[in-house]
Amino acid sequence: MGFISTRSRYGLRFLIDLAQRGAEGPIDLGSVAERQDIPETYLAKLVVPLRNAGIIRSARGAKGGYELTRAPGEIVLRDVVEVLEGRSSLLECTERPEFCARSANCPTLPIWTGLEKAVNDYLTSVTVGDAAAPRSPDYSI
Amino acid sequence: MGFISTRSRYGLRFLIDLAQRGAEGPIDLGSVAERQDIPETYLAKLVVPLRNAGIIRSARGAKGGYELTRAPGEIVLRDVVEVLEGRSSLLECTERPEFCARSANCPTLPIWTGLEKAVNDYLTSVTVGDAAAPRSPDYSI
DNA sequence: TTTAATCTATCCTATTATGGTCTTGTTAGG
DNA sequence: CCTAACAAGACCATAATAGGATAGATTAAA
Repeated sequence: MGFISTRSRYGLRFLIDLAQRGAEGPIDLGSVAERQDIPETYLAKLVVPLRNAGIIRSARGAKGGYELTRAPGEIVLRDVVEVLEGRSSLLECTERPEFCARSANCPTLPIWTGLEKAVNDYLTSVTVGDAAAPRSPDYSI
Repeated sequence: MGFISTRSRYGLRFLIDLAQRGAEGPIDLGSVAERQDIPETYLAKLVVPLRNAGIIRSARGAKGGYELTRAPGEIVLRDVVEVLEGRSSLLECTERPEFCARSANCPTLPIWTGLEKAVNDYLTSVTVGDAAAPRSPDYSI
């Protein structure tokens, strides 16, 4: 569906699962996939960029698995989305002016930039810890 | 790129073009396409849903073309995006709970709903008139 | 030191979205 | 009636998304 795809949706659920089992040591991918109802082979691929970005750490071998590298409250949603979607933006033109020849004098650019800012401000204001809380507060600001 | 695709970007530029030439009567598609550097055949398709939604009106035949049905300041960006993208949402799950079996008890749902709201609030706050203004104010709220 | 659990990497495939072309109408002025 | 314009549809190429399958590397633990 674009920008927020299953990558981000599955990825966040994965991180929440880890957050809720933080004390148990590494959590194996299969059990998360089962609990969260996500194809394990697909989840296995989402996990790679998250590890490369330092959001999770992996332990190989028997009794291995994944765990968060930081407290859930310190993992900002924006970083998660950026890592999983491979971009931080809804539009190419707001990120890379060269993308559009008209950018220097485009009346729509400030509009789209404002939209980006609204999205970014929101995503920066929410953490995995917020989502993992048993009783989620109301995020509809 | 998802959600805000060229459909919305071209569409907004099209509407701004009409807004800036409002007094001249119907504006033909070809001239807009040329000024805005948009493939005419492609623009021709964007124009259909805009007309069906009552945002613009068309006049057929010689001297025909398109014009806005309302004052630019009364055309809210959210409506334009919704019409052109065929959806009003970044995520399916926030719009249609049936989409996801977990929605009843999903810890991520309030988070994504909050994101939708942030986007919607912004898009509802901007009009075509704002974008068409010679000196665009700063929309980065 | 095996063995079994588990991550890692690569290749494959189906579906959908995106951006675009082309053709054949239909309508209204001049 | 001719021509400039819209109208509507079929058609197409490319890329992204979602997922599957398989083989291999690593390591804790029996």
